[in-house]
Amino acid sequence: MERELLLLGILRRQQMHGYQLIEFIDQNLGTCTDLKKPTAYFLLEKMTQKGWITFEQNQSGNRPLRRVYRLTPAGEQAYQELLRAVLRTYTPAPFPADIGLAFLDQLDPAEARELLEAQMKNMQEYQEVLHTAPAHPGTAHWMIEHQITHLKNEIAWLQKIIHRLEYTSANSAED
Amino acid sequence: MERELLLLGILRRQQMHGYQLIEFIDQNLGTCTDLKKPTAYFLLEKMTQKGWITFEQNQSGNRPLRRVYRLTPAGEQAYQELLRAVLRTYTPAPFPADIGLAFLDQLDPAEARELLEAQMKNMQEYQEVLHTAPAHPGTAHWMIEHQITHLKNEIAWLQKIIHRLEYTSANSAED
DNA sequence: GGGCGCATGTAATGAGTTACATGATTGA
DNA sequence: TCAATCATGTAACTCATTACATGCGCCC
Repeated sequence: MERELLLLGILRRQQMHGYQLIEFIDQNLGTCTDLKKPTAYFLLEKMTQKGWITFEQNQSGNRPLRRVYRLTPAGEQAYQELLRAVLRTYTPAPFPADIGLAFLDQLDPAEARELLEAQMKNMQEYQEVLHTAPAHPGTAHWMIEHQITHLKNEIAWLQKIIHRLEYTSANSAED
Repeated sequence: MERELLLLGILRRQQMHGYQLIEFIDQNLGTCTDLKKPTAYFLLEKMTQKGWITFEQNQSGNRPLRRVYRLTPAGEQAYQELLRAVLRTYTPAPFPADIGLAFLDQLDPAEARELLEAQMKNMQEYQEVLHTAPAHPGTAHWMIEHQITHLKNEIAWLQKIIHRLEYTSANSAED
């Protein structure tokens, strides 16, 4: 649903062909979404069938035909509705690593600590990627800012957990 | 992957039959995962085929047969590996609403604000659900604490955005 | 005796991914 | 001439969900 919104929102601002669209998302929003090539083409096809977008064939030089997509009135309406639906809704974020947390007490505290520090390193690497993301016009930049804020909070949380682990470890002889 | 870990981790502590397992997850971890009945049965079947778990038939009264599952040595090893893999890995969380954020400037600021406040209300309701979650033994409770912390941060973020929107709105005449 | 709870599933569907297919052009 | 890029897709697969199917026991 939000993927369709993304495509519609971009096409609404500027008509594009599929390849261009995918490249644009990859370069500009790659840190916030991961829309794979076949998924994008599939969604474009689906939205064409739903009558939300149309395309004109277009050729530059002797290159393969391009399908340049733009919104239909129905697509515009779908965009308006999807946008509101997405903004109204809160979707709890899944944290796969939390299931690991639940069983953390089954591990030797030293090893648990090593593992969590490895996870933290991954977070920090991702943090650097986020900070090198290109600037965006308008509120699009808020998306990246959200990611950055979130990641900072996650790192703080992990540090807290690691700290607790040390405390637990120090007391483990008494249990 | 983390769903398999969850099932293995629970069965490792105490052998159970499917229905019991599903009920347990629903009641105790319902706020952190949403493992549906058919998915659970499917995973139990799959892990049986992989040789990670076995079951014994068991009947209480004239009730339907129960399959009481427990880990095999291979399952124990899988558990150990999955646990470490999950703890080592950082998986960026997807935020569907962020795609809405990117197009927020396409809306009338007053409406944008209403929508975000609706989202906030959803968050606050979820927050209350989390606070009524039952206490958990060991580190399992950290999972819920993480959710609570995360949600608090998300609410703070949304408030910031709403505040910015007001500012933008006040200045919009100049743009 | 009628509905809810126990206990197990199957079937159909959908969303998304990976890997593969095609064929032309441009640059080293 | 050989690889990368442009531009489009298809096929097979995984994972999870919804809806449906079954049948007994227990309680009102």
